[in-house]
Amino acid sequence: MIKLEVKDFNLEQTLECGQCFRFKKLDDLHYVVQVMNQIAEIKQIGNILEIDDGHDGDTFNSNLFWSHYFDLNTDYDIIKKTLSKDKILKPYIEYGSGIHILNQPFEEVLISFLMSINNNIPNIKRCIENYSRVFGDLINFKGNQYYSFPDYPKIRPTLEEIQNCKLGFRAKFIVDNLQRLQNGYYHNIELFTFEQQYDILVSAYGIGPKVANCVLLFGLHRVDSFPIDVWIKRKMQDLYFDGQEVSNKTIQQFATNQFGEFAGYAQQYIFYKSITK
DNA sequence: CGTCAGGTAGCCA
DNA sequence: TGGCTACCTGAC
Repeated sequence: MIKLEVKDFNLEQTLECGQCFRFKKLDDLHYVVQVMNQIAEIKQIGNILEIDDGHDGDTFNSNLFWSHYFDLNTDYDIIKKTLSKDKILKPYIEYGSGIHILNQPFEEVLISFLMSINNNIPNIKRCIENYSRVFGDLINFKGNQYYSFPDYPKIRPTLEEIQNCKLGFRAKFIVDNLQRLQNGYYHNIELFTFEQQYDILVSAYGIGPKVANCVLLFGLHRVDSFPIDVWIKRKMQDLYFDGQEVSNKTIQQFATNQFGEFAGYAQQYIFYKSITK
């Protein structure tokens, strides 16, 4: 068990703001969180994060891993102060003031958000569970059984096997992108520019503007990307366009101008309040 | 039953 | 570009 000191951080907000799917609430402020083959029971007491990931006695650097995952070394005070100059956004920042943008593994984000296409959150979670149960490794943790997120070099599922995970029409997208992961299509993607990364993503089968921006924001930590889904579209229209119907392109350009390098954070603040209130 | 859910591909003008 | 529709699946 390790303890990490946190600032401008709220575990519940960070997990529930829609950026990740593999967590389960045990009780108030007490969660089980999974990342690839890692699992931890985590609870926040004030500004202390208590993390039990079962690594006592081995060489795994829990401190480094979870500090990075929860993005604890970024100064969110500056981000919030800068974005709060926008008075329309300010109440959204206050409402989700403990949100951090996680540093999630690329492949987990890629596959998870392909599963999110025209889907709802409970079913997205179920899709990921099915996929992990079929292709992942069994993990015994604190008396319960879990499954790791499948590691792409190790698995080469067929379309039929993927379809057994109840992924519906998304199965063909998953198969195609698993092949891309295996054949090096995404190799070193983290080294490219934002525009290059975007082009690589939207050129892949099943990835459009929304999923590409989610992968950029959550899987490549491009915090200037601004994914537009139906919720964000409605909310942006209400907040900044007098309720008028405008195109995604218009919203995209507006977000870049208005929020700049912090557009991704703005998106999360708006999204979190929109889905919880 | 129909509709809808954190979109995208395919097709058409 | 922009508009349209089908799409797996599960929940109302």
